[in-house]
Amino acid sequence: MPGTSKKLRELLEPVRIREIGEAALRVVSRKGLEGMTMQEIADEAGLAKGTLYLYFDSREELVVHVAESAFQELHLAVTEALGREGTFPDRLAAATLTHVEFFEHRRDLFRLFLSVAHPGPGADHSARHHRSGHPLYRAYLDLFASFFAAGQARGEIRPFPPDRLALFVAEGLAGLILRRLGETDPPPVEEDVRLVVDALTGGIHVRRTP
Amino acid sequence: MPGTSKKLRELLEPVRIREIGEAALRVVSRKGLEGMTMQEIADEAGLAKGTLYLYFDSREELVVHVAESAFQELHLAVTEALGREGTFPDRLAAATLTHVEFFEHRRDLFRLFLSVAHPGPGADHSARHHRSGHPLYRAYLDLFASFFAAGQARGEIRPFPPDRLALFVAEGLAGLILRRLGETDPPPVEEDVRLVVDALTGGIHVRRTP
DNA sequence: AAGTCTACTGACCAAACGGTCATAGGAATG
DNA sequence: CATTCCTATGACCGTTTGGTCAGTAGACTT
Repeated sequence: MPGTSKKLRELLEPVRIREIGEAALRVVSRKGLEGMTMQEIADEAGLAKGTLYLYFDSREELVVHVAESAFQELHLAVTEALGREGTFPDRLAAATLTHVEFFEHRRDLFRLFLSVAHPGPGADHSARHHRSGHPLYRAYLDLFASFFAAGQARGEIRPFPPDRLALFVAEGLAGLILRRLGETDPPPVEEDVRLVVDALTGGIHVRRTP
Repeated sequence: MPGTSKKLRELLEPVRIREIGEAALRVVSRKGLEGMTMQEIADEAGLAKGTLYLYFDSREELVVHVAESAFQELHLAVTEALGREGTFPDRLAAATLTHVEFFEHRRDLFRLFLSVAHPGPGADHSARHHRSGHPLYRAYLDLFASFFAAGQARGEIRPFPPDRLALFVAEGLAGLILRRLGETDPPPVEEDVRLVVDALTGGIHVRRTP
């Protein structure tokens, strides 16, 4: 709608930004971050390609915007779960369940999550922060690492390096989620969550009765 | 060398194929699968781009060739490790160590491994076998799944679904390896291996003395 | 030496991409 | 109604890619 009143502009701009962001998210969910083209986002949003550049200076800026809002949402949800009352396995289960369910209900976000977690050959990506994952992903991992570290301080968790333990768990979880998204009829969420939590807390090995 | 004798041709062709494959591998290790261009492979192999199409019909065919030889190598190494004598944790540790060290010494293979394990929007990829990962990756996962299943049959491993357990472990490991490759001075391989094996066999939770 | 065979070459092509810009046209203003 | 203002447009551009093909040159055959 060209020519909207001047007062409406400050109302319209955030709306357009959200519309474009959501369209971009849908495209990412279908094609992945690499396959996401500006033209397809424009079509998805019902706008022309040039219009996108009225609200975002470049493709990269749009990607950052979308990634940030997505990670913020996930971060918040998992932080809440980790902060609940309960034993260590209880809270780990709550966080794991939250993580899996988050992507269960918002499947479109997961491919973005993966792309950010394991960035490709991105231009300045590699130079600035490619060393061990995107800052957004590192921040998310720190959530789990801090949880494990706190558990170790209270003597509830064996002394593995918390950051590496977090990485192992997060990546293992991501693998399970990716599998789930590919399955036409995946097992109940709780089943996969229980696998992770039980395997982690008690181990998978059957100890002979001593 | 144009105009080689006719008899040498059947000697030369496998050599060229290997040369091109190895050049492609080096390019993949630098730029990732998406960033791998035919021109750069040609330069790396000291050939013209057109020559590549004398030995491979398309880019896709070249990728499959490279991936297959790489997976075969990994498959063989891990199969050997899983088949050794020893207790369950011993053999799991051997396989894990083999897996990590394989990529430690041949870093160039890991990005290919990841690309195959988590394929992007590839054209007919998605249609034919995108459902839950590339067949090559599924075959590799089955290696671990069978190992876990055998352990369960002997009552050594708790009854988690073996395929999902394998997926969880493999992806967690992949995360650790990816991190290692990004680190300028990663911790000893054994340290990360011990984390995985100990966390899996005994669990990370400190059980109160009963 | 002339002719043939063929591995090899690199200029070339069409398609697809991110990004630009002159233009259009409805709302606000007078 | 005339003018101004501004969002939205889509044709267009430069670049990069996978893939092609007429032509080159060196070794074999006779």
